[in-house]
This record gives sequence, structure tokens and C-alpha cells, in this order.
Amino acid sequence: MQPDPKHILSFKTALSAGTIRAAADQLGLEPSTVSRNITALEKQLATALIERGRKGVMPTEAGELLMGYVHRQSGEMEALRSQLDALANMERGTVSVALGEGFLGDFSQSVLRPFSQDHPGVTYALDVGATDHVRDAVIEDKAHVGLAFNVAPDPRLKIIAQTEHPLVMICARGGRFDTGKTVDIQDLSRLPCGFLSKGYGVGAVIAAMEASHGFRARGVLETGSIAALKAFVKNDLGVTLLPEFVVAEDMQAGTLCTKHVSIRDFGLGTATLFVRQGRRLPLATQKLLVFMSRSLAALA
Amino acid sequence: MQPDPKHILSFKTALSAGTIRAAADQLGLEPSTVSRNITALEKQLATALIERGRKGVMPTEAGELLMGYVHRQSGEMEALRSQLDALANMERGTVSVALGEGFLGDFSQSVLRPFSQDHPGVTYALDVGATDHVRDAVIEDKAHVGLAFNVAPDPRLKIIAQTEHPLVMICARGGRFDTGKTVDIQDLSRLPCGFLSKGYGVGAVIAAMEASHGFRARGVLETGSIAALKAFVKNDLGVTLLPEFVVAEDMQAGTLCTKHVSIRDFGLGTATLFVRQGRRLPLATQKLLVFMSRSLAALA
DNA sequence: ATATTTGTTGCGCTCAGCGCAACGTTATTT
DNA sequence: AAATAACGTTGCGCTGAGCGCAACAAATAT
Repeated sequence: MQPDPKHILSFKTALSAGTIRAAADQLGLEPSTVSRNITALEKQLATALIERGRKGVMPTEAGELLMGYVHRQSGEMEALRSQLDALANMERGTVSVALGEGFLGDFSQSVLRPFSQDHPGVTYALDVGATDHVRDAVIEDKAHVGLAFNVAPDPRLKIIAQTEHPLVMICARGGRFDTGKTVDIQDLSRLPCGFLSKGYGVGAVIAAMEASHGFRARGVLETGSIAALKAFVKNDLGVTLLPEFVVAEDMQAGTLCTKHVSIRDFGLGTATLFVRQGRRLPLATQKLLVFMSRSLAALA
Repeated sequence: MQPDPKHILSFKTALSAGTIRAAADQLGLEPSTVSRNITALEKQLATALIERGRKGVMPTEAGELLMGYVHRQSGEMEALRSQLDALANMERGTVSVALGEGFLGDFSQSVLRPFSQDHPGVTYALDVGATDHVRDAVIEDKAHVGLAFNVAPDPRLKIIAQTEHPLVMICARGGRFDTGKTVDIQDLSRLPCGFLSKGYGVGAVIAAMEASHGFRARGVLETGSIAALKAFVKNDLGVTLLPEFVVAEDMQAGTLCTKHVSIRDFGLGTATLFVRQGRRLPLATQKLLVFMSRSLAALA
């Protein structure tokens, strides 16, 4: 067991003050208490620490060793406090976010960039995966925050914000599928189409729609990677169905364009921002959550 | 103030055990106590340290910082204990000895050599000077042990051993003063003679003798350095008066020889081994004291 | 829905730890 | 040499910090 800090304080004060009585005055204690504290320390370490002498006290060799230890420890403590302080002031800290595949682009641009400007010391742990993976990561406390598409309601999750997004058709700008402003469902079902796998929220929405609308697409590519999907479309090999915000960057860049499907609220899915129910979040995470919530609302 | 080690123990045990209850079992405490200890820590550091959750506890970022601190501190403590242990077992330690000028040679050979063989880790602080200087060093706790010639009795000093030594005449072997086996006082008073200054015990003895025996020497050299005195004699510039053991090494080496003075107990002086009255000595010093005591007895 | 396990809180109680005062020892002063 | 002062230590009560016991709210597992 470590020595009692009160004992150590008495010890170091007695040495710096020179006498036990002076130390007692300085600490607002009685000389007897200081003496007993030091004695207790000596008993615990089984060594004499001070020489009680004619004119006050002076450290033995063991006492000087202990002084060195105390000094180092005090420095460590100071460092710790400063680290904790930095954490509390959000000068440092790590927030871990689990993202559904499609959210990476928008998150980087609309959240990460401005937030990291405001809080340069904060670091991030991003975990990108399917909706199920995101949900599990949050439930198992592997991530503070989750943002995914079509997460199933769960009592263990606390929903911070939700917005609904219809699926739109994505095609290469100026490519062979870039015709007309909208596309109807019959046309769509004839086009070569890439999908996210099931397990991904968007994939589930499409699967649901195939059941309800009797819509059956020509599935040419099924993947877990949005990047693969985009590459598929950019090379004009076919089209895909995604919420619009997923390809916002590419639309700005002029490489992709979207066609709304003629059915109202076609493939409407829900983007959900959530944390684990009952979890107390670090300050940095709380702030980030506000950013993300605003960003999500801006997408609608 | 440093955190209470009991609190820290509860904290680290809770984290390593995974739950507060398991930690309580492990520590032989109640869960309530462990919980309160951790809460107290959090209050002191003004930070949440653990996330109390569904299945036990897990550290927050601040908690991990504290864990690191605890780990480092524990290492420091272990190092300290090992150092103290080494000190207690005399594997390490420093003994400080104040020596009268003449004792350096014998001390190095008869004490330091065998003692440092027995205890290789022990280090030494030697302070060589006049008798008064040696006495002051011991009284003011600048040296643990003092060994000097003709120290005045002092209630603040505790005498460990004493032996008496007559002065003998020292001359260069084969030199112009190397005649006969003994020398009488008349001859001696005609020879060019080097002395230790007053303040040195030998010097005081000679001064006393000048008064009592009416002996008056031809003082050619007065110095505070035994080495200077020896050089003076070796170069055959004159003789000097010293206790025999002071030049033991040189006699072995065959560079100096001694002549007893024809008066019985000529210039009898006392070599005294002493410490400060009431001072509690470290183990290493106590052992050395035994060595020195024996060595002194062997000189007689 | 019930039962189990988690951490937390309220309530007494006990003993570690404090102040007070007296003591032995040592250095300084008269 | 005696008196004084200052040092650290010890004995003795007392008080409050800290513990165990038991009941509790929340969350998970069955």
C-alpha cells in the first residue's frame, strides 16, 4: 500500500521547516500529530527517516531517498492534473463515432472540419460499417455516438435526432443513364443497378421496397462499400440508389448526378443519430453531438 | 494534496476486477465502501473516472490517465522500497568520517580496504583536517564518526575507543639523521624539526611538552599537511615528531624510519574515536565503527 | 414479466486520529 | 552552576471520518 499523503505532508513539511513545531504551525496541526505522522511513516517503511536532534530535524539517507520519491510523485501529480484539466476544457480528448457507410463524406465535411477547427486538440476514432455494426458498437460502448441509416428501434439506444431521406437514383454525369430530370419505376427496374448489401440500412430499405412496390431491380453489383458503388457508377457501368446527401461531394465535383424517382417518397429511409441509453458522455462528445445534430437537420 | 491510497486502491481494483462488487470481495470490503471511495476520488479530481454501466465499470478517458499515473507511481514506490531495502542491508549507504591528518594512511589500509570488500556498495565521505575541525564536524553532524588526536573532552561527544601513542622521531632512512636506535632530548632539540600547526592534536602535544619538559625544538617547518611534513623528512631536510602509526606505510616502503625518544612516554597523546552524543547511527556506520575500534586497538 | 445483478444511498456505530497537557532531553542564557 | 527555553515524544480523552448493514433504483437476462 502507498503511504498516507497526510503522513508524507507532515514529513516533508517538517524537513522544509526544520523543526516539527514549525511544521505543525505551518500545517495548523499540533506537534504531536506531526511527530506521530512521521513515526507512522517510519514504521511503515521500517526505516528511520529523520534524525531528531538538538536543533530540529534533519533527514537520514533514507529520508532523502523518500524526499526524492515525494518530489517525483508530486511532479507526476501535477502532470496528471494538467492532463485532466485539458480534458475537462476539451483541449484534449477523444470522441469515438461509429458511422454508417454513407455518412462518412458528409460527416467529414460538415462536422469534422468545423469542429476540429474549434477544438484543435480533440482526436477522433471513426468506425465505419454497416448499420448493425454501428448499432452494436454503440451498445457495447465501443463508440460514443452512432450515425446510421434505418436503425431498428431499441430500448438500449437513445435517439438524438432523426431525418428522413428518400432514395434517389445516382448516375454518372453525362453518362448513358443521365437522361431526363426524373426516372419512373419501370425504367429504373430495367437499368443495371448496384446495391449495398443487406445489413446496411439502405439495402434494407430497398429490400422492403421490393416487397411493397413490387419493384424488382436488375442487381448487377452488391457490395458493402460505398466507394465501390461510386466507382461502379462513375465508370458508367450502371446506376445505384442512395440518399442524396451520400453523394453531395461528388455532385459538387460534377462527377455524379441524381434523378428523383417519380414515386413520392420512394424508398424513404431514416438517418438516425443515437447514443447508448443511460450513458454519460464526456464533454467533448456532448459538444460534437450538437454539431452532428445540426448537420443532420441541415441534410433534410 | 495527493489522493488517499485507499481510494486509489478501490479505483484500480474496481477496474481490474470489472465490477465494484468483485472489487469489494477482493478487498474484503463492502461494495458501498468501494463505490464511495471512487466517488471521493472523482470529487477530488473533479472528473468522472469510471462509467458505471450495465455490466460493471469501465474507465473514462480521465480514468485511464489516472490508471497510468497510478501505475507509474506504483513503480516509483517499488523502486523506493528496493532502495531503502538496499540501505537497510548495507548494500548501499554512505558513511561520513572525519579524520585527523595523521589517520588517513592507517584508515585507508586497515579499515577502508577490508570494510569495502565486505560491503562493496557502501560509499564514503572523508573529511580530513585538524583535530578541532574533526570535532566540529561531528558535533555539527557533518560527519558521523570522528577520529583524531588529542581531542578535548566534551559532553557532546561520545568516546568509542581511545589509545595512547607516544611521539617518535621520524627521519629519512639512511639519511643524515638516521643514527643510533634512540635519540635523547638534547640531541633532538638540536635537530631541524618540522611540526604540525597548533589546532592539530600532535601540535598541541608538542606545545604542552615544551612547557612541561622544557623541551624546545628547532622549528624549521610548521604546516597543516602531513604530506608536506613527510616530504620535508624524506628529502632529509630535517626530522619530525609523530605517533608511529602515522608513518607505518612509509616504514614498510623503507623510506622513513623512527627513533624512540629516550624519555619514557615522550609526548604521550591520545587517539580518540568518537561520535556525537545521542546520535542514532545508520547500520553501515555502526558496523564501520566496530572496524575502526578494532583497528585503533591494533595500533596500540 | 420475473428474477438477478449492477451501482448507490441512508443509517448507526466504532475506532483511527486529533488536540491538550505533561514529560524527558538538550542547548542556551544568566 | 542553575535556570530558562525549545525540541521531540507520550498519555489521555474525545470527536468525526469511514465502515458495514440493509434497502433502493436501474438495467439486463431468463
